Amino acid sequence: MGYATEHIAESLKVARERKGLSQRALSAKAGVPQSHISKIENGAVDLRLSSLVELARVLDLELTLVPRKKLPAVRAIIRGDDDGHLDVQSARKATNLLQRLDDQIAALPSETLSEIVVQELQRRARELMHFKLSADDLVQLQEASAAMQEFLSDPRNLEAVEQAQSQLRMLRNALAHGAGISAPSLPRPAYRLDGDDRG
Amino acid sequence: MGYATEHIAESLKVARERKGLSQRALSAKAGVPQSHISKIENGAVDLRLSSLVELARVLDLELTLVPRKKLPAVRAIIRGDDDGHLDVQSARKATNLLQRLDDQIAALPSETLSEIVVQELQRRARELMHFKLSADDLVQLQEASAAMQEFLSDPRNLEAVEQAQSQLRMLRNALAHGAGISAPSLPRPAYRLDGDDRG
DNA sequence: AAGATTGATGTAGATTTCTACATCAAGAGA
DNA sequence: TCTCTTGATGTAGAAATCTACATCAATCTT
Repeated sequence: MGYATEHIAESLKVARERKGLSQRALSAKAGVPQSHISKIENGAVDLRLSSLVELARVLDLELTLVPRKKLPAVRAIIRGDDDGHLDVQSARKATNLLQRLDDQIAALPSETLSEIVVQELQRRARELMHFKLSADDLVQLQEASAAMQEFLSDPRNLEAVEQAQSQLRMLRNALAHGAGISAPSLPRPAYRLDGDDRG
Repeated sequence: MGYATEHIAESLKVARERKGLSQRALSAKAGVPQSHISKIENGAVDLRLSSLVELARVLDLELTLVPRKKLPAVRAIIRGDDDGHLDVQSARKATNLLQRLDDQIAALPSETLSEIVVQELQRRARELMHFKLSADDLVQLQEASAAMQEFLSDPRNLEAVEQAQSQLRMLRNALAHGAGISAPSLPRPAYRLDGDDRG
């Protein structure tokens, strides 16, 4: 149900499919009933940590708690295949930018802005930490941050917030839809790890 | 019980202490009973994913599944073996933050707050100026400053002051006790920005 | 010395996972 | 068509989390 737990469940499913295992095959290896695996992958259950770790172990995955600040860099490594250090630079920039954005959002005056809007902004900013960002994406982030700063120095300027909001939303959509629309320099990894052909 | 789950529990505990939160403070933020947090940190329970994610969220941590092959690289990032220049920035930020905190304390309304509390806050804030702060410590300062600002805009919100107070106190204790909790291998950067160690 | 705070531990009860087992619709392949 | 595999769904019951509440020893603060 949770937004964060969905991500975990999806990762498990992707990892399983990537290893060419059926739910029953994984069931045999992990000692977890197939029916339960199905429910887990569909987010129908709030599984226990031991179950999650056991499944992850079989799938050669390690469960780790990573500081939000360093999430973009970590994801760059996880998603990165051979490019590696080249993209780490932009990933570091993105880290700083997203962190600053998060700070700016946290500093938004609650008197002139509804709580819902703030939460929505925060959610979007943190959601973007999950993506691997290209240099082109960085520009948009910078613009969004600049707009946010503009509003912070002049709380009457509601247009600035809306612009930042729109920018974050469209960036997210672009990233969520096609893996690399704005990253022509990094065409495609040698292999795929996205198995999102179904809901 | 499991070996992998112990690591998670320990990470939660470290992160909580690093943020200067007591189990009860974390309990209030995450909506999880203090007794349960204690059991979780001691590995006495096999907690559910939702509980783990909820606690992690409050602690600015993100639960991620990382391929075992890339675990060393990820851990290197988490440990912060790569940042370096970031610490100069954070040091400057810390200076500004502490100054602002001092200003905020000076601006506290003396009608709704006892003089003793104000002095105590001021003492703590200035005491922190003697320490060399890491980037992670900055977050706490920001939160304390935010809480303080919250109280300034709404003097009825006494909880905000108490939170800031607790945050400053525990941050001081953490700094005075062990120099580096989460980064024992790299306690301090190789360079310092200003050599006035004496004070 | 007195008081406040922290973390650990326990009890009782509601809620939920988790297992074992069965079944079903959709799809692939012979 | 027949068969096999895949993933989704259901039931009944054992086991565990999780909450609310209380209490306790140790430590810090005044």
